[in-house]
Amino acid sequence: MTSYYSEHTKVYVSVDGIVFGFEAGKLKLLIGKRQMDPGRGEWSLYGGFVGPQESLEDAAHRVVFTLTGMKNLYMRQVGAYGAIDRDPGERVISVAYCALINVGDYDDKLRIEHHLEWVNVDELPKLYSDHNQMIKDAIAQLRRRVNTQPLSFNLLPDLFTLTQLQQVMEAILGENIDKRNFRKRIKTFDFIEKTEIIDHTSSKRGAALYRFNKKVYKEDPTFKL
Amino acid sequence: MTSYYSEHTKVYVSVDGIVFGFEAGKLKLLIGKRQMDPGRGEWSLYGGFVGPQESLEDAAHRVVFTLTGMKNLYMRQVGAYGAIDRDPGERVISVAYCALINVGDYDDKLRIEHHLEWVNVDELPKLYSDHNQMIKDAIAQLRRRVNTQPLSFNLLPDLFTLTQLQQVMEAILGENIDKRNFRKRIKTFDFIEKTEIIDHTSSKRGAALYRFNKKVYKEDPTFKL
DNA sequence: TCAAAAGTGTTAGATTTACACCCATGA
DNA sequence: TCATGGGTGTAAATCTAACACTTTTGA
Repeated sequence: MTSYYSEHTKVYVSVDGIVFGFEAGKLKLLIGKRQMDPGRGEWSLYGGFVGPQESLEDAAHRVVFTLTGMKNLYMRQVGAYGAIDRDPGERVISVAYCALINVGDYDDKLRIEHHLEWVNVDELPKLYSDHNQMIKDAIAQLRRRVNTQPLSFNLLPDLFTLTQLQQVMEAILGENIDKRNFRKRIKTFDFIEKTEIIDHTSSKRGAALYRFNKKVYKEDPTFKL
Repeated sequence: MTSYYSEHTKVYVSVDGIVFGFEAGKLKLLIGKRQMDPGRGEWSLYGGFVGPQESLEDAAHRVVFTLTGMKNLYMRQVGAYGAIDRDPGERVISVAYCALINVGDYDDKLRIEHHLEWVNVDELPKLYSDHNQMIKDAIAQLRRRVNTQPLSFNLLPDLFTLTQLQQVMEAILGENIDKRNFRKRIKTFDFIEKTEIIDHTSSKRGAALYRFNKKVYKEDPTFKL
């Protein structure tokens, strides 16, 4: 075994999963009470240490898969957090990843099993370590991207109404959007396709269901608010 | 000493410094030939391992200070890079930081001492490890931010002409900007102040020098292209 | 006197914003 | 029949983009 860097020190590296979902018109995220020391009982993101044969991305996917049972999710790195004493146990550098899931696909058994709760993003408690900062950064990142990248669809079922899509964007941006202007803009995007299917669950009259066409989007990724 | 996490593995964590400068109308960055194994002789960013008593930010500042002798620079985290075999020596996770400096303040002795060169960002050679990717990500980040944050001033002297400012933005964006539209927009920003001083080095006629007023900016950070 | 960079306004087109009512349906 | 959410268009204001000539001065 080579040892080019043996005069240097190694540190623990972990990943933390920031899992967002959309439910009842609100942006929520999965947090739980820590089941281990240090910090047992504190609200916390779910995380895990990066193994020796695991890339950061692999570790993040593993952590989020453990939490959600889901793969091929939208996932993005939020950033690396490296204050010396950020973890009360030992020196740990952590890399936060944000994932977006459709709550409808989520198996609630996993939530119970890992003692997790869906908490509204603007009603978060004080969290373990610097997790509040990570979440703040993740939300800021979502806000910057929501109008230039097709994020929102990851928080919705394959078929969704325009009202749902609008609510997702409003929840991310934290502000209201004018309905007529919103729908006018959506019509200019070829990759948001109206289907013949009518949803009757959300209103008496029924609302047309739309779908995000990934192929069309890849051919012409024009997406500007 | 506590050992909460002793069943887990530690890894080497390094920081890499992406130091941008602006010279002769071009965006450049400081790279050098590696002076150590593995990868000796390859073009590379300058980096350093994160010490046990050092935050990521501290390590990044140390590395950039070693390179430039400068403190209080504009510095931002670009991201964490964690592929298993990204470093040919051993497993190293690296966090890239981008710094912007005014080349006029740079002491060239440090450049020589560390065997560094200023290289035009669109004439970069193949670099060690994943450093090309880091740079690509850093430039993308600059492009996203240059119209919404006061980045450009960090690449210029305290007093600068509007032509210089325009050239910096053009170099970052990689596209030309219309001079009249540019100057019209600049006039709408209170935090870019015209001085009475005329610079005669860049033209026979002389050009008015401007300065970035940080205080005014903090009071009203409105900056939209 | 001429080369080289500084400086300056207008207009057409595109985009954004504000705004209010009718529709279809199940309860 | 009425309460609920779905769906639609227009006009004013703002912003963006295109465009060319005059000024100053050192060489």
